[in-house]
Amino acid sequence: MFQKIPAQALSDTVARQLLENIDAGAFPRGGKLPTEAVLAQQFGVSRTVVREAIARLKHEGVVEPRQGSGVFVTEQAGIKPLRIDYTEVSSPDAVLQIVELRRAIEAEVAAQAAKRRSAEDLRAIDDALAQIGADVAGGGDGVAADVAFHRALAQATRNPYFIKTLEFLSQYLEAATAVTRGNEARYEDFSRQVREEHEAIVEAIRAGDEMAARNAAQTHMFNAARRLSQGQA
Amino acid sequence: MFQKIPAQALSDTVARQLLENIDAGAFPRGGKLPTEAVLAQQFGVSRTVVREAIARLKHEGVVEPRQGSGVFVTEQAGIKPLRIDYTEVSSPDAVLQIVELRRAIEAEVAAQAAKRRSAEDLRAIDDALAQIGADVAGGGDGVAADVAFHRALAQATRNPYFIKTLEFLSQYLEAATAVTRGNEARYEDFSRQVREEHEAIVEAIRAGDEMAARNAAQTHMFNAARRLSQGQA
DNA sequence: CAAAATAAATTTGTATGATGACCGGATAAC
DNA sequence: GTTATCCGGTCATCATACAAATTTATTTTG
Repeated sequence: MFQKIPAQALSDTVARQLLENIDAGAFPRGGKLPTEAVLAQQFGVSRTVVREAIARLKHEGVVEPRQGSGVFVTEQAGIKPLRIDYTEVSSPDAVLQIVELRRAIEAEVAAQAAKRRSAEDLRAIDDALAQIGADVAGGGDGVAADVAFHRALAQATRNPYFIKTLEFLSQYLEAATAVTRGNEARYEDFSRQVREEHEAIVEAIRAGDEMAARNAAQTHMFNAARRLSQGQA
Repeated sequence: MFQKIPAQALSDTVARQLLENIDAGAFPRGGKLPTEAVLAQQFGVSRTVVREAIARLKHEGVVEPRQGSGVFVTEQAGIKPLRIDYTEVSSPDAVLQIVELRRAIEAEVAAQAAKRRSAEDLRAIDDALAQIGADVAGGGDGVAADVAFHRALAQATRNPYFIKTLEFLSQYLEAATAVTRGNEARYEDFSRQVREEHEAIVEAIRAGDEMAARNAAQTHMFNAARRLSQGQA
């Protein structure tokens, strides 16, 4: 059933083979894997290696070891998280592509925020916007406040996955954003333009104008991409 | 006496503490962690536990152990992948929220596809559309072909992150989609309506009409959400 | 002295055995 | 029949030992 291991990266190999067998349906969902001892014997490795492999699958959410009982295959065994290799993102092209993805989401966020925002949401958004101004006026770069602003928008949609996804994407964009904001030469212009774009979004949301909010957010992201290219050039 | 807290596994605790310390900057990027033996002593656990914790961090891409040398902190140590807990998604609300997120992306995908599609892309899209029809005519549910269709759209944008993200989201929607398609009573109506919506998207992309493509995709996703709710009711 | 070859020490990878904690079913006690 | 206890199986952790790879120190050699 299992093939012997070529002596290299043992735990990786075991984890991969186990995962393949699970995906192939060799072990039913909710079912129990062979015991560590049996797997170790079948793979021809020590229990240590098997345990490390299982620990990885556990962290991936594929299996769930229960002390005293056994190792069980979880129901969502196939689900894989979304990860982007950090090295890719050093390329300017990749950054722009990620901005493009973010634009799609920010536009929908603005539209849904316009539709669903409560008075409280609106107050939080206004506060965040004011904070950006305060930070920039105080000599800061306003990056943190900018993030908080967009987070407030996402919060108003009542959809937690918007927040999660945007936070995920901003991991890759933070460095790039810092570069842009650090461009001292055009800083004043940028700052004013960014503020106007932000205000346009907020006004549309305040008015509950879905379409206008979507357009304002798209414009903002489009310009953000342009600013990024210029800042990095 | 009182309820015992389900004692968290030691390796989990160690992994969490290590990650916190790395994020806090206690160990510089590219630097070396203390040896397994030292960590074991400092944490007051066995080397086995430390090794499992490190194995997890390694799989997360936070550290990179090198035999004979030590365990090094990788550059992208702060990056966290996007993962959605499968248990959340069992809730109908969560499914609709994910569809909402997908709608944002599909709309932008359609728009960018309209702008950038090559003749070859267009052919692939047409083929995928035809395949759906063939599958449904042959008695299949067409789910796989539907996925391929949307993938072909994403391919035409030349943006790999659209593809990645949609594939990630569809992991959570596949089960729900199957439920919808399995609704035999309304199957014929749904099938016709879905086909018309697909064709509207393709026609807009063929014409290179960005706005029309965006609207068609939004409509398609909006209706998909409605079909989902009805199918699950 | 300098450089290369060799040896030693360090560190991770793997193997092995033992013990404790926990679960599930079987058995015994009432 | 119900409850309590025991027992085998299993994972979690520990301790130790050795192998493999790397780094550092030492010796040899020209």
